[in-house]
Amino acid sequence: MGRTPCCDKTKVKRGQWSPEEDEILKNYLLKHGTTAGNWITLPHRAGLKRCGKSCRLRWLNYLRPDIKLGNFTQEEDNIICSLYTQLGSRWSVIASKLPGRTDNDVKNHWNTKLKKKLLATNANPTRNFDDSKQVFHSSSMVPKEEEEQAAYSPIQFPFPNWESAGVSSHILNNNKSMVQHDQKQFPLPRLSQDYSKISTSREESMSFGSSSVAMHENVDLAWFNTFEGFPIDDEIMGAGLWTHQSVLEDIDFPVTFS
DNA sequence: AAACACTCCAACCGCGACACC
DNA sequence: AGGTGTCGCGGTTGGAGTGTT
Repeated sequence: MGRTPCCDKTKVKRGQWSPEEDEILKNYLLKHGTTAGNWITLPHRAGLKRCGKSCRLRWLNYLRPDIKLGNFTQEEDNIICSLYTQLGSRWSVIASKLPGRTDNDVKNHWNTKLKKKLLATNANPTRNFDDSKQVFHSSSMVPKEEEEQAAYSPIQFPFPNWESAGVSSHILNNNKSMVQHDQKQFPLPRLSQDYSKISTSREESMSFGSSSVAMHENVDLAWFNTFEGFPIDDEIMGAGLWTHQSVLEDIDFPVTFS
């Protein structure tokens, strides 16, 4: 006894949607909306030989008017990496922070592009410091040959020097649980590595003068303050406590040394 | 030019959550 | 409380397109 299928697979069309089918579905939904009836009966009502789930997916991922097509921007990449660090593969939540992007879109982009970038970076963590400009980048383009050599390289937690940087233990513990959860699926994403690098480079950075040290501390505290006082799930799932801007304030390098 | 390898993304699938009866 | 129907999610796959040999 398996699960009852949502429709008779032998009587519905599958595979790529034709422009005609797109037109029928789009016209129907623009006229009647998505709330008049349910998705299961929609194909019949609209005159389509498709599974209701297929119609829903086609509408949500491709046809609805507010969809954003085209390449992901650097800003969007940063947000995805940051949220993946904290949430793991909760694509719908991540996508909700990117107007016009769908969970499928974000998931595909992660699997085909960002994951490889992060793997490459983890294999070579010093890659992202641009010595000529003394700038940290929040993500990097990695030459193909380096991507190919990339290997799994989990990061130790807690990062050295976090506690000495004045980070309270309960915040460290919160982050630890997030990182551990995440590493079941994937080695620690790059962004946290950047933060660890900033923290661990404290002594080294002294040579740049006191203002650079102050900047480092500000970056650390801005990052941890984001989490202090409320669990990440409440924060992300709650009533818009994270805005586009607040995410960027946390993650939007470059940080320039004085 | 052909064969093969690889990348990317649209679409499918199964499952858990939820609403309703 | 339990059964049923539907929705929404995340993992996976098929195949078109592109690159390489």
